Amino acid sequence: MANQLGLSIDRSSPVPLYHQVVQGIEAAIHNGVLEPGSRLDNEIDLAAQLNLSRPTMRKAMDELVRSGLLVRKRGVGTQVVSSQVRRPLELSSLFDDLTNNGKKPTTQVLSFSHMEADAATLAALQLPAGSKVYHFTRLRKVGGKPLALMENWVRDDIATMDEAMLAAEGLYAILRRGGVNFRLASQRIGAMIANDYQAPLLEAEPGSALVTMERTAVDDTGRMVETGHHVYRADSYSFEMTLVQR
Amino acid sequence: MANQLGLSIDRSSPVPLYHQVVQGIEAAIHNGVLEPGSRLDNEIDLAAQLNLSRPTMRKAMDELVRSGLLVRKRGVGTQVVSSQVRRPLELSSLFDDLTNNGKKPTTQVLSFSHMEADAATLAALQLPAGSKVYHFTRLRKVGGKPLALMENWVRDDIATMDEAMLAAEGLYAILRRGGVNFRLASQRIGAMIANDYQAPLLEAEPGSALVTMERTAVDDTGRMVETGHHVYRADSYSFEMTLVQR
DNA sequence: CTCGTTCTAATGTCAGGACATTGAGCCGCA
DNA sequence: TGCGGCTCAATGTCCTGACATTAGAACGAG
Repeated sequence: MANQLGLSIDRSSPVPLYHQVVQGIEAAIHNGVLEPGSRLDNEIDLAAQLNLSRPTMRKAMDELVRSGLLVRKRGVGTQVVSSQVRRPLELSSLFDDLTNNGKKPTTQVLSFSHMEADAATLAALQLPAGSKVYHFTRLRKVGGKPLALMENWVRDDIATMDEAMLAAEGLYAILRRGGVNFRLASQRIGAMIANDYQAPLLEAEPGSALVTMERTAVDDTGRMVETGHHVYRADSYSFEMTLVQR
Repeated sequence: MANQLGLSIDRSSPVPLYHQVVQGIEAAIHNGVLEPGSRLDNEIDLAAQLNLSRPTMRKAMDELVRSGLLVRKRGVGTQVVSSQVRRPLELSSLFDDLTNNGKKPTTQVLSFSHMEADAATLAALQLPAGSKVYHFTRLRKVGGKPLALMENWVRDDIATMDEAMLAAEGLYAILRRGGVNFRLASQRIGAMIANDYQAPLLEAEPGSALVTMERTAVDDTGRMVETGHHVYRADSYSFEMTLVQR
């Protein structure tokens, strides 16, 4: 591996070559092998160094440019962008985010029912009249401190669930195990004042600030899978994201 | 143009072929020629119909998949996703968003100075000690109603600006005219309670909810260009976005 | 009639080449 | 000395071809 990046490619791996390159360059950037602002060798040379074709190398670099780690300039070259880049907001659940950060969230199921959907839910999930959905509210705590109050509606023809499952793991984990491949979600983030119902549950003063989030998630077959209204304590939670110009 | 999409491509146009295809399919989806959930012809046929090679066709479809308009399933085919998809949160300014929606925002510059940056600003913009920045606060109204209170710090070695310019147009428009090509921005969205300074300016009650946003924007050379703290009236503004699973 | 196997069609990956376009620096000419 | 044109190197676009992998349908045997 006599190359600039100090990485080698395993052609027997089931991981696609271009993806190995993506991971390799990401690692090189985070390890400091590639410093922010430094120029990479040109595509042709890099491909030759790794015994890859230029399209493969280019596809890898495309992904990195899209994710904002690299910047290409025609006629000039490719540079590492000034780092400090966090990962873009991903399609995941709060539960996953917390466990990935080493936290140990607990979930308390406040209500749970399997019922016929009302008109608003039918519209949000684009379901035919008379469809049944799961409807539940959960309170999530971290370190014993309340963080989020979540109300969700989930179509019932994908996975079965009950209170015990929701108390033990995240909603998205349950759905994924039921075979759902999430593709996209539209969400809206805003703010509100804690009302008399929310405040005691979140152990906050009535009148304190809450972050609100409404989300509807779509799977790879185009089905609307779940929709929910969440509120978070503003002093404990905020949404961080990285926007990339296309 | 004997093809499924009812589009034809212009090989003499300076617009890349794959991009013409992207625009064509987007138009077909929005016009209803391609209905949500319908299957597209396979890549090979589509390419043949348009007299394109498969990689070119594929590159176009890649973009549409990334933006969430199409869904590919290996061994099966490609489908139009269930629409209802808004555009993902883009890297733009509030001013642009409002004017694009037909609104006529007005800006009132509350303070403006060109001064040496404090420690926090130096860190946020990664500037050397002693650098000077523009610092200003603006109040933005729509239809005479206050919407946002914005405080920004901008490095001064890119574009020159003054109060009059800021009152007349958006910050990003000024910077773009100065040659800045924005690449990415990291931002954090949260909530807070209006304090005694903010409430009268926004014509809101002290104690009402505000949406907060902190953003730092980076240009294509990796420079941190601007950073800002914004607050919005929660009853008038929220952040809408579409997340795409990678 | 049911279940497992095979087959097929579609996307996923990869190679190698050709030419266009752009930016920047070099060089010569006025 | 200044300025314009030229050259070169890099990315941008597009092509042809090949094989791998997968999901689903068709088919066969029990």
